Amino acid sequence: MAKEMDMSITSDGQFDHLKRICNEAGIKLTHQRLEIFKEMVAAKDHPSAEAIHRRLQKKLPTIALDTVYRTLTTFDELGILRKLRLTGERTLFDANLDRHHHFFCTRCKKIEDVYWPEFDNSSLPEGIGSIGKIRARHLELHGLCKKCLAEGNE
Amino acid sequence: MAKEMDMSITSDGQFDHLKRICNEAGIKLTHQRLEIFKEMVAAKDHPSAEAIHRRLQKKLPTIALDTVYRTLTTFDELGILRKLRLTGERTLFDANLDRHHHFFCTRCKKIEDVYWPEFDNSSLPEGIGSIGKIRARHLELHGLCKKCLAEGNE
DNA sequence: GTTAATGCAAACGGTTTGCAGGGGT
DNA sequence: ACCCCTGCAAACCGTTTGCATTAAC
Repeated sequence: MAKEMDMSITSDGQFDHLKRICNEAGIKLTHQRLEIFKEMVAAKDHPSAEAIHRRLQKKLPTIALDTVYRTLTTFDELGILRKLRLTGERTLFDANLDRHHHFFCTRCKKIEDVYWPEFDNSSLPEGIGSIGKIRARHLELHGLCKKCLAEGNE
Repeated sequence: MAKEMDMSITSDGQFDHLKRICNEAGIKLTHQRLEIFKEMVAAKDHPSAEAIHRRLQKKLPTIALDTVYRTLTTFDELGILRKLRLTGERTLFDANLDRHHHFFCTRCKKIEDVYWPEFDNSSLPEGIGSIGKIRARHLELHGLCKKCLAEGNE
């Protein structure tokens, strides 16, 4: 019984976590917000708002796409995730807040996280001071992923 | 007279250049294409299609915005310029084909070119091979430009 | 009970497209 | 003369917004 209790608590961990965040921010913890939160935490990729909406169809068949947009934007403002307005196309969302960069497969459009702490900590070029003060750097690597390299000839 | 002839030839240099490009590509050299080309070569910033359209209003009051879009896309395909689908917002166009990166001022939205050959030629992190083959790298630096640093307090 | 969040639908802004007429070759 | 390119208008797609209803507090 103690064991089941533990499991219950564990599976409610995300609920408690989000509840705390919402309380601090003074916003309501709604069913939709919780499910979007869980979906984002579970996501191993970089989903668009539409993708999250699609994935929630089974659990929340009546959820509206604009609610997903609104919620993801709220989460971005709260610092729960990052709005990624990357190269072209739609806006993506990334629940991974660790410092990292992105690889884009030119063919299949897949996006992979790239960690490169040496680069993050390296100094910027000389002339940069004359431009301004850099607060963040984000690197985009473009090429062909392993899978596309194996499959295709282009 | 010889002098005027030289000047004439000189000022037609862009015309000749574009004419050659169009001939090779098998497309027509139209008035609109020439003016958009000249505007892009003259541009020291990273104009949007709308900006180019605006700048051409005096010279070509009847040019349509979609012609600018079509022409810039054509130029991008011909390699005359680069379509920059950068962080959020609209698509920008860059006639500077030298390898370079971009700095974004978070406040005034200004974009500056950043040259960093040492970085361009440096090797990528170890694990990158397991992801795929990198063909290009583009760095985005975000921060406050000199002007905004001086003006503001944020 | 009060207030904020949701769902719906319609607006929005940047970009693209279908079409007929006009200009370059 | 031929056909591509242009201008016009309307479609398009991702995203945002106004509003009445619903649910969280």
